[in-house]
Amino acid sequence: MSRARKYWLMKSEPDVYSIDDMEKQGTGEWEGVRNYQARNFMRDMKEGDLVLFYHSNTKPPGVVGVVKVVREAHPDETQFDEKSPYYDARVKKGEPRWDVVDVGHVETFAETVSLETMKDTKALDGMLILRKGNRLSVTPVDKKHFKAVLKLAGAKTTVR
DNA sequence: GCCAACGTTGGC
DNA sequence: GCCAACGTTGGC
Repeated sequence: MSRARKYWLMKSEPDVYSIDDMEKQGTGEWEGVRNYQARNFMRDMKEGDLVLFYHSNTKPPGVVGVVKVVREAHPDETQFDEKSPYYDARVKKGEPRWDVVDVGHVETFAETVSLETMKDTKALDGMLILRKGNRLSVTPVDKKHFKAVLKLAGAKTTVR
């Protein structure tokens, strides 16, 4: 028995990995999460969960599309790879500390739903990403907030 | 480039 | 276990 679908938001710097990269790649591992709280959220993700793809450290920052979870959490191999920017020297072989989920591209929005717009949207009051000083790269999103972002985007993706 | 927020590290 | 120092994130 699978649980009800959950909704999430994941941040990426477009210089590192953008929604366009995601679209070209189709599916891929969400590498490089090195924060326990974010990792634990990823461990709660199930196949079919929907994720808002957020561009950070860019102009303007905001949600640029939708991806979905296609494989649940499993070890992030980059933690063992000395050549990777995500290498973690503290981690012992056979004792992975960090996970990835695999995600698949669903939709790239015609236009970014900017952080500024989101802040100005009453329907998004209380959304975690809008909290001052929020730095978490993976956060849960209320279904009502998820739907409100889709509406702002004029998205093709629909959620019942 | 600045700096607020906040997670992590390590000495004690 | 406390907490100061330090590092990172990310908007502006």
